[in-house]
Amino acid sequence: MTQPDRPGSAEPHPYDPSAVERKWRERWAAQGTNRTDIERGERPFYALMMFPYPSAEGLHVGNLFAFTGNDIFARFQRLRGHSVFEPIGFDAFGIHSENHALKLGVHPTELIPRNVANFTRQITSAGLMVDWSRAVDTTDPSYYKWTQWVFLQLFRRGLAYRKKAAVNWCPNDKTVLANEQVENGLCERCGATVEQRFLEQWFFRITDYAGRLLANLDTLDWSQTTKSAQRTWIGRSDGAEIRFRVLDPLQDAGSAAVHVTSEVTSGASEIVVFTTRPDTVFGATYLVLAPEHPLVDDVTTGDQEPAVAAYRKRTAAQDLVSRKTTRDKTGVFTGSYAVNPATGEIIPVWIADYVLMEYGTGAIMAVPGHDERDFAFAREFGLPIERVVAGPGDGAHAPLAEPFTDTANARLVNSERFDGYTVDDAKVAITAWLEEKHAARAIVNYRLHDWCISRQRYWGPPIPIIHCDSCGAVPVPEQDLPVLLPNIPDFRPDDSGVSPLARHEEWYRVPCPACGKPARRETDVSDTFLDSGWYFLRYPSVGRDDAPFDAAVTQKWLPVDSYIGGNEHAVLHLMYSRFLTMVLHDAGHLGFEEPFTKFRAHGLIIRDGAKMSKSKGNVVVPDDYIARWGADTFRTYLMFLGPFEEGGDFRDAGISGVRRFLDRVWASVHGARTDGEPDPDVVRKLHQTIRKVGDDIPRLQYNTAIAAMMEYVNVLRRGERVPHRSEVEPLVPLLAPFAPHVAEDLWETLGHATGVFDSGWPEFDPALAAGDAMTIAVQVNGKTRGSVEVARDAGEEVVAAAARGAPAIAKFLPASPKKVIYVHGRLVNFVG
RNA sequence: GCCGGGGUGGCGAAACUGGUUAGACGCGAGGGACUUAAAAUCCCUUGGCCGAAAGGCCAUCUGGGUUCGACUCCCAGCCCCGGCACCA
Repeated sequence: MTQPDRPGSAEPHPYDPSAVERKWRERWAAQGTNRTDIERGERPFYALMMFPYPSAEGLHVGNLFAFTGNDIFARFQRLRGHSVFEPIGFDAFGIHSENHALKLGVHPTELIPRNVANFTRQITSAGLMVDWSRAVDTTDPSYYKWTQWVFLQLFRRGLAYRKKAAVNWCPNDKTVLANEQVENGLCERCGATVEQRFLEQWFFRITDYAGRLLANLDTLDWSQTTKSAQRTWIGRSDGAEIRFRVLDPLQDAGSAAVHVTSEVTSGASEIVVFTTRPDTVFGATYLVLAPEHPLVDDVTTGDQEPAVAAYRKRTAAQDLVSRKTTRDKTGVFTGSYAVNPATGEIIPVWIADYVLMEYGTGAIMAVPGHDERDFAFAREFGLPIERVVAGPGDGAHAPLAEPFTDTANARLVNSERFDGYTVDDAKVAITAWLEEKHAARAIVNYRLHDWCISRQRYWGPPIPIIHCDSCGAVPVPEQDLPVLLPNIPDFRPDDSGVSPLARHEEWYRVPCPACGKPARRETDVSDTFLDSGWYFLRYPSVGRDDAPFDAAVTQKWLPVDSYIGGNEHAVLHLMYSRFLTMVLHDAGHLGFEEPFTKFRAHGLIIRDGAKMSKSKGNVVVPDDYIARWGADTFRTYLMFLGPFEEGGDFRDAGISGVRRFLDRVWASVHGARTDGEPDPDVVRKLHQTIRKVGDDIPRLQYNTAIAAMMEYVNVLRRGERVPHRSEVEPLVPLLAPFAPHVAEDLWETLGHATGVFDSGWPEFDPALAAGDAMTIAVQVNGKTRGSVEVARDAGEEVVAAAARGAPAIAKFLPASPKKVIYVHGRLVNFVG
């Protein structure tokens, strides 16, 4: 335990981080320093960081880097007089935890608390200003009760529905994966090749919100990279739906050059396609349906049936991802023809796997002249390729050796009355023209898909639905929540595609809440992203058992003022959180529809140029560093590595410099003198430093803030100088966000009774920072040749005269400069 | 391929809206002081080339351009990192 010695005492003891940090950890805990007064706190500021998944390996530097970045901003806001709320929790449900439990052969209910305890210890030792009284654990029934409640809100509003869908099935994890969890055909977490399966799944209708999710982005103060990732993911496309009449061979027989030899099986009368290029409709020479398209049976003629059936079977067996990555074109003619509504020409209808059922209408008009994919397909199958758009140099019949996809300076050709139109004009005009003929309508499509929340696994909140033969899917009444996850020993998933819960009749057999007849519980659990999609709403209201979040408290603390996290969650967690917030807003539960006013993505900490991973064996565990150097040094070092939003390469070299800096701050405070007056030059530097640090922290430019403090300490101690107490005192709160323990201790040493974080941010005096002289660079012909010192209020003439008079400059000066450029306070340039 | 971000000393990096001899701050390296010695600490030097020095020249991925002045702006290209990608 350190004994504060008075400033100026002859033999200051050296800085001992472990003693200082232990002392303040204990004192903060005992005094509740980090607890937030949720009800009465003034100027509330909610500083959120992405909560971790409590892995068995413990917290790694990547986590700590992010947390520290948030903690610094949070502590800074507190110093500026805000009541700051910096909560933490554990995202402990999900495949991650479950797989790990399976591997160790330990039940997750045993494993998770162990990991949480370890994380808690690590976070505490890192000195984060976390309010532990409001920690959240997604696996706690008092939390997932409300996760289930959120599901019910969506269900009520018709935003949760069940459908049988082709899904990505991971044969290794034995579960369904969201599209986002598949990377290049492989399972994002285990690397197994993903297969296609058809299962009944619960979906959230996030696509209903696509337009709002996109439009609101413009109003958010978020990292550009994150916003642009979301824009791409939502993928808005403006275009048109165009209807193509399908020829009825009986009616149209003999009417055209169609040789219909077979009977049609049914009366599919039209095919609707989606296109972003309605301007090219005159060049549509065939149609393609997705193999899964519901009209395929209707349009397939008898003689084509075997080929179509074989092709569809083949497609169905293929995994969803290799289908999307293979560029080779395959397909089969259905035997039917349709009429191009623009040209009146009769064109064939094909099926091909390059058309996807889940996008647009699952059908396209193929314009091989102006689309890469259609061109490749037409080449493969000998279908006609026509030019309807020409570049400035091309004639209307210039042959197409490759698709012409430029639209910038292009004009329409071979498109009757639309010839000569620009692409943009033609899009509008042709859509309007077809619209009149009831053959088209302008429409917006989104790439975003509905969110599949079903997981056929054990370790998640059961979806609160009861299936009844008479009543259908009945929501569990709110007063019956939570639907507890039963503690079953055989939680291992199997290949059946149903959840382990489905093996427990005693659990799933329940009476229907509506009619009382025997019914069965839904046995799927929900996606982890549902747990994390609303946790920020819960934090301020932790402890409330009668509501997910308290109205007044939520009103006061939300939306989140500052959210810091990794960009790997740019399109999943952040999109889902926004969506759920919008839904809860629409349902009248929230007064805002965007949860995070400001979001900043932190950079990645890499090691030896590579992302840290267990397989590479380059993971850095913070514990050893904290033990060796102290948490304050380690925190400050992590932030000194590089710009927070860019991350950096972790290496041991360099940490000693930060430690030396803290040693020198320690020595400066403990050795400060109180006699005499502070040095005005030092005081000027001090105020420049206060400004710099105060400007840099809100911009998360922590590395330069630290550099500024180091510079100041160099000035303080230059030439074995002994600093004055008043020069050193304001440095302590500046340092406090970065190195909170040592700052507290030094503050106490300086004789303060209250903690440093309740003492306010030092005041910055612009007059003191400026001083009364200024240095002006002197250039001749744009080349800097020296500088002159002049009074701060000197005008151009005075500066120019001083510059001319400076001996070092005279020899470069032309006899009579043609021009003199003066930039106030910066430079004077003589141009000869 | 498309959309972001980025290329500056031996290394991590600075440089406000084009303006103080580019490289702050830190690491590393070299030299010195203290010490019997080492560690720690403190002081000095440290982009490259030429030069005894004074000083000069060259340097922010490459090549052009705008400007009195460019790491910063414009055009063309190369490389690295991240996201998206048969989405019609």
